[in-house]
Amino acid sequence: MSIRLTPRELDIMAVLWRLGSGTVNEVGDVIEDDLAYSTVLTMLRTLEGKGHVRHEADGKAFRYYPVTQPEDAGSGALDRVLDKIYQGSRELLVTRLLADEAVSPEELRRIRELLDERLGELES
Amino acid sequence: MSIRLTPRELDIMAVLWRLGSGTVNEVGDVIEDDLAYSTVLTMLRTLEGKGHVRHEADGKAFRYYPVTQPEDAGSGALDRVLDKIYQGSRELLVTRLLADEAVSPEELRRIRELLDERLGELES
DNA sequence: TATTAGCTACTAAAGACGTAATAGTTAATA
DNA sequence: TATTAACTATTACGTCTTTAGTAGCTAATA
Repeated sequence: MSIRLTPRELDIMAVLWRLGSGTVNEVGDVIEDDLAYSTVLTMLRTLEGKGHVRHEADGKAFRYYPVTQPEDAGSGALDRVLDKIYQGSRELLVTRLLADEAVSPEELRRIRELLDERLGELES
Repeated sequence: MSIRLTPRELDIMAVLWRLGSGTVNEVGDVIEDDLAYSTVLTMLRTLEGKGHVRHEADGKAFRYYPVTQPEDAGSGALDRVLDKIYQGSRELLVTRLLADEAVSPEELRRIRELLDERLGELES
């Protein structure tokens, strides 16, 4: 079974992945919604219980570190989207992903290079 | 706010998207887990309450049709994955998506063509 | 030493989710 | 007409998710 994070858990993990680590207050500050300190703490403790984060003392406070990495959570989430919504079609998914106006030509080129590399490997 | 479906709701919508429509029994048959008839019915009614499906009579039974389409649910789900897990990097997401061994060269080529088209549009 | 600031631990609780039993309805059929 | 089969409607309920109040601890400080 692949790792499944609840929406709120994902919010918190995203902060930790971005910052590398965080205290309860640091995480709370970054999260968009105004959550009580104790709420964030509870979430982090829940995540710790599930083995997704760990903590160590940092002065008076605890500093939390991600244990589960984006890839771990990502492949599951992505597979699910791919499967259920795009019916397994990576093309369709990529199409939608790049349909967004905001994608820059540079980004598109870099992605194309990525593909070329991958194709080169396969042909050699 | 973008559309958010729970995992189970997504399972059911996926069936409806695939089949085009379905009765309670048809949906239940396709879903992997063995769910009681009444469970599937409840889910469909919930989805109807949220406006994601509608139904019409089909003989004795009701036939359910998707109202919410894959794109509607997809962009939200994909954006969320992109945002939270891949920190907004489409490259990173595509890399992971194509890292899978199972991706065929044909599929890769088709995706590259897609990119070329897109780039062509931008440059003209 | 008494107080305060800044934390963590504990406890509670509302609401969403998922599952299903059972009651009710309708149309075919024996 | 009485019975049965195939559905839908109603209702319940355990678990998970989220949120947060409050108690307790510790170190600085007035």
